[in-house]
Amino acid sequence: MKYSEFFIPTVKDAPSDAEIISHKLMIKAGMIKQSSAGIYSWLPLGLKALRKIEQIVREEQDNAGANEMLMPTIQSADLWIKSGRYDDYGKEMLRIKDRSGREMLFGPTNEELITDIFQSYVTSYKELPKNLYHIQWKFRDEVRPRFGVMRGREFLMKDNYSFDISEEEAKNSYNKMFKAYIKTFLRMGLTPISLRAETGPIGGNLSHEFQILANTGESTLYYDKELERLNPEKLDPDNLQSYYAAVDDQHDENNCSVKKEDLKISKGIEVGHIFYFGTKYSEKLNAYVQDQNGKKIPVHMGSYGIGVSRLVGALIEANHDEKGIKWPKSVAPFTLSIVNLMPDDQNCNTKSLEYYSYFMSNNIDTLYDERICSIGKKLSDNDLIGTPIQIIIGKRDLSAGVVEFKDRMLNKSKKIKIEEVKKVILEKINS
RNA sequence: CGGGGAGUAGCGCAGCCUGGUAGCGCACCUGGUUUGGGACCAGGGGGUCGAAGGUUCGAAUCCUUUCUCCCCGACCA
Repeated sequence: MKYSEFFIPTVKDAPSDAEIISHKLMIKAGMIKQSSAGIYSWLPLGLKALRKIEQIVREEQDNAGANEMLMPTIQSADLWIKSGRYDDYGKEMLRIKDRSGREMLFGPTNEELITDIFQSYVTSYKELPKNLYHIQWKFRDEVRPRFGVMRGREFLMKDNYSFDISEEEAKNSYNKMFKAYIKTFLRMGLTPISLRAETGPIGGNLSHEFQILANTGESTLYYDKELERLNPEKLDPDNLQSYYAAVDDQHDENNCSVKKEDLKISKGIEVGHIFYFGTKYSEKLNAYVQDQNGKKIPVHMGSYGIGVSRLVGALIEANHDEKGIKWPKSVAPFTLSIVNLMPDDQNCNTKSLEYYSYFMSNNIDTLYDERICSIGKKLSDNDLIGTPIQIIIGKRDLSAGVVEFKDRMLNKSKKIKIEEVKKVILEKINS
């Protein structure tokens, strides 16, 4: 993508409305525009980041055997009345009426709908287990939306639902998702900490929340330092769940199973939550299957959420500096920026274009900055939008036979010989 | 929902106390000079001051109502 053809409205001063760093940076980098409280438009750059994150979530769901589908944003109130949550959900639920006066709502979650879909097709234990997910916009009319996309009213969430014949089988599904979650967050370059959690309004008796470490996080976490050294190849959920981890108001110094020297304290942001809630919804919404004896039993269910749009903010909270965003490679809107400092100079142009077409043909998501503007603006824009790998091409360097290579994450630059650029960059990207 | 704050040019702000018909920086447009970290000079365009009502000869400024947004708290993906 050529920078001049791409819509990235970066701004110097973030609106005074923005308070936390990720919100400020998302506005400064031209990723989002607020539409009303807690509701945002995703501009091209923001959407690219959102899509990359979404794709990693999707791949790990698919790897774990979940099936993607898509349920509507607008639901009929009927099912919610049946489950008893239509009244319980309170003012957080956005209720609307269609033209014929039917009670509708903008879905805040999908337990009711998915259970209804499931029960209308599945009648035998032979068809279990099943695990279905979708990545869809939700709406919760929060009392107080804040922190940009971290706590919006409208937000993109991956939610999935597992259906099993027994509690034991359901725990198996639960652990599969547990593992998938850890892998998902590790792939994004984050450090996930899993904590046993209250089950809240969703109900049930087993639940974990997943926080990622970020200095600016809202919660304070106390956990065994082993949790920071996870090997995605040998993840054992049962083992992992045995490690100590607690948020500050649940942490009890006198009753903490981990040795003092192994206890770490860090700030975290919640990005995922999983629940096993047994037969709560299957009983109310008639999701029964016949077991081997022909007896009808309610299916055991679990639900699993990842805040996809929140992750965009959380990733920035975890990866930024005074210049802007520092995207991990796996989720960066652009993997590589080619910054042509002198678009008027023929040598700079020729060399930049050569690299640009080379990396594009190698399927590297490349931003070619060929704008006619001051050098400072180019360099600071590319740092702001956080492209992890940048090559900076100027007249002076070219005549010395080199270009500048910048690692945004480490904030380190070095000169590379012109003839080695392609190889070095490809190696860096694939490392 | 309790407490606090803010709406003036695209963005950041001043002006309001003490009424006299709106200003600064950035951005934008034109011309020129620049060119390895948000460049410089000159010229230029852009605002019914959130909305409604009231007081007044006269309201961004004073009064009333209302809408929106933000922050702290309680609550949550």
